[in-house]
Amino acid sequence: MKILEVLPERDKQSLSGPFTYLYDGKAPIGETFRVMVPFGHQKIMGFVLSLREDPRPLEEIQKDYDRPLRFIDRVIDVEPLLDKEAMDMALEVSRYYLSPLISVLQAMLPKSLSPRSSSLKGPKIAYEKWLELVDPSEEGLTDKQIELSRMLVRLGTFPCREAPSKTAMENLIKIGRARVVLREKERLCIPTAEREEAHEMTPVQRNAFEEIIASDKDVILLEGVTGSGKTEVYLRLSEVVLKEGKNVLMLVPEINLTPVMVDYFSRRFGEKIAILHSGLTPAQKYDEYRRIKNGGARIVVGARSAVFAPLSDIGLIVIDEEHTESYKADKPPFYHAREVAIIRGRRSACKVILGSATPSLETRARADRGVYGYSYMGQRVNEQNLPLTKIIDMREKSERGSEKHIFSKELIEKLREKLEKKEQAILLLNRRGYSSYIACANCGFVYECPECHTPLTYHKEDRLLKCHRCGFVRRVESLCPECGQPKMHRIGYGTERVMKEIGELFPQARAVRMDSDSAKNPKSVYEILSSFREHKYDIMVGTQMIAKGHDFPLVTLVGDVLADIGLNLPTYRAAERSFGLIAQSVGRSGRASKMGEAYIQTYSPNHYAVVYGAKQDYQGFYHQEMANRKAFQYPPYVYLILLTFQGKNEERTTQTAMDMKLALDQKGFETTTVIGPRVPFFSKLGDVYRREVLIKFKKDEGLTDYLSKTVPLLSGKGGVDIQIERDPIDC
DNA sequence: TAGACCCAATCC
DNA sequence: GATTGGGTCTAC
Repeated sequence: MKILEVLPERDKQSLSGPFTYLYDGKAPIGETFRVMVPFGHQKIMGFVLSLREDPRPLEEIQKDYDRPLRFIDRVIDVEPLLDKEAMDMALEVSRYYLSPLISVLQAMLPKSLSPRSSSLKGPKIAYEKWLELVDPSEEGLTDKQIELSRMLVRLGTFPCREAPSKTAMENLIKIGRARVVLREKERLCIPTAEREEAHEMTPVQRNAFEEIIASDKDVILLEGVTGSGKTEVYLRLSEVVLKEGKNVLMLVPEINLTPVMVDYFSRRFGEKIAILHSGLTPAQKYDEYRRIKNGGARIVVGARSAVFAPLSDIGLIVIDEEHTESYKADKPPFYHAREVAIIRGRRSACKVILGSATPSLETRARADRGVYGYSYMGQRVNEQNLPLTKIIDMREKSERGSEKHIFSKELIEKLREKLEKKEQAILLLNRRGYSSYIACANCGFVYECPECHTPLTYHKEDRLLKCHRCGFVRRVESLCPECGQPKMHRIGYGTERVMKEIGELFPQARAVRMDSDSAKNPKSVYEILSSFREHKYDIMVGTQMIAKGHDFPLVTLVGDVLADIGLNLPTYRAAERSFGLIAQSVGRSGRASKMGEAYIQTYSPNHYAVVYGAKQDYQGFYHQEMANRKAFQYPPYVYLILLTFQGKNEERTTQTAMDMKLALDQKGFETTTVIGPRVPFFSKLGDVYRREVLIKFKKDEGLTDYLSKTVPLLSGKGGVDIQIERDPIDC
């Protein structure tokens, strides 16, 4: 009889511990196999954590347990899903993030292999028929058959569908000169570029490269101003690692940036790269996952989830634009790819390079303290000057140009000038839709999302109100649903509105909008960006999507339409986000020979995030923001753990949160402060009330141990669920 | 008083 | 997360 310790597929703190099952079947089984198990009144998927053989009769075994053990229903896998290395990493990630191990495993594995019931419906391996040579003799063959036979001699094997003649092929098979074999078919087509020799590194690049090679630190921050050519350094480091026979994991912040990076690596190393990100279909992801696992790729490029790629012998991990918030998962286990990369780097004893022009404060502070190595690239490759920037105080009536107060006189004038000179402009506004919300001027009614209880954004394109959080959609009525008056007004504005204003001010200009509404998939993003680059448009209006990484040689003007958006959001990172967005967008201007200009419109012209952002002065911003973080005790001065309590009963939800806070206070951890219970930004989702407790700590004096023991016991009691998020970024 | 509806406990 | 069973509410 085998005794199995099984993790149930449910991602709940209260179900995070293993459940014990019995198995005495014939099918082979082992650690990291998936099994179907009876669970209460259901059949669910389970993951075998460990197992042991017990020779005693069932009745004897049963005596060791205080409830009757049940038999598993069936074994799903025929081989282990994970090797020891991967499993150990999953365990470490789960421990660090105080998150159920099952949720880490679910994040690591592609749909078809994931420990969840829905994986049974995931894609299977696709096969394709290939023709293989058995006997090269040409005796008695027709000319067509000889052609085919020689083709096989030359190529060894090729897909049957590529055979020039179907009948010749069938006959060759019939007489035993060739045969058909099934081969796995890959459903992702990755273009391999022509190999190109590397050009000389600039002195700045060479210096960074050498510093990193010589460094004795495992994690190194590579800080380089925009356009300093960090990618070349990544490539050179990869070259060294690949020559040593090791493999490279390259992470990029968004899916849209993978093709460019794949292209760089492919050209430099002339070999097939593997890609992993959430934009692939489940089938493509599955194929790539298996190819990497089988050693079919030495370089993996991907977004957040690629940090779990089943790549062995890793010699280098690069996180490009390490400050980017999309590296942080917004659902359990809430992992940050950068931190997982560091964990993984330590386990693989390889260097981890964190690249950025504007490092996250956490990273930069660690570099300052010598925890991480540090290398700085302060000069752009082609030695261009930084753009001329101007902050426009929109509080001044005299500055406002159009009646609607969206554009200042100066920005309108500049746009006109650029249009005349046939140069391009980018207008950034980090808000989608037409107006921020719709309110009744008579009674103050505002359309809200019934699910999230936040104002709905009006989209004129489809004349609908949309919730930007959950996607809820509804129609607009001309009369107020509350008081019946025809006084509904649109308040605030978004990218759609900017497009409309541009159309009115410059009817002759060709403008294009780029946000997640107008560019729904990576392909349309690419199309818009490349047609803009080819000057098929004069002006591009967009959200933060356009501020990142892209190079547009003809752009000489960037207008930040309203830099205040995001500045007052209720998160300790508001300033860092705003600074980054402003600095990045400014950096889009004047990338080629022409001098760039940037205009930043704001109602907070003296805010340090705006002032330093406009100057792209990271140093200045860093020092000021560090002072603030210290004063208000936020990272990197403390670590954060956010506990979210959710329940249908408001009182009990608050009570559970309060109990938790008191229990934590009672423990008397010296460097730990517990804030709350407080009402989160999304105070109620659907019919679920939410409360949160924020824990700040400098040293882990048993806090995480305590939480990982207590929360699973407490969670679910009284209908209140507890969620743990380590290193939250939205609070 | 049956059935609808809600809620919290349980899952090995 | 899904199911269940016990509690209460409700309509006849």
